[in-house]
Amino acid sequence: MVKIPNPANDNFFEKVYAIARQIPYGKVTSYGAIAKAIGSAQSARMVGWAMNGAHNREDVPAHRVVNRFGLLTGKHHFDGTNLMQQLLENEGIEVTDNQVVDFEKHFWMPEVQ
DNA sequence: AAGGTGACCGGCC
DNA sequence: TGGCCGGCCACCT
Repeated sequence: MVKIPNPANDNFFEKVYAIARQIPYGKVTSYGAIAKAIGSAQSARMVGWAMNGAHNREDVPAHRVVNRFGLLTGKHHFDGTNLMQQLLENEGIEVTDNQVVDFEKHFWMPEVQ
């Protein structure tokens, strides 16, 4: 079932999107980092859920958000099996075995809103 | 209305 | 980062 959140009414989602849109080209961040930025450090799961809705929005680069180990845990939610990896590699990020190479090097820490 | 689920994280072994 | 567990909270049935 595809859930289509109402952008106007979902403040939580908007916050997540606001952060996600700021991720620079060629950089990645983690769900936990975003959760921290929106003031819910322990609710990283919600960020993941928000990313689900973010799929509808072209502005939100969900492929630049991975888990804390740099693993592409959300790749299964993209159309193709390896679309997420393709997008990242297209931005100059090496991906091997569903994992971002030199994750710390490409990591981008979002600023608290 | 209550319980299950999840694109996670931190702590522990 | 292997495995397990408790916590977190919006969303779905």
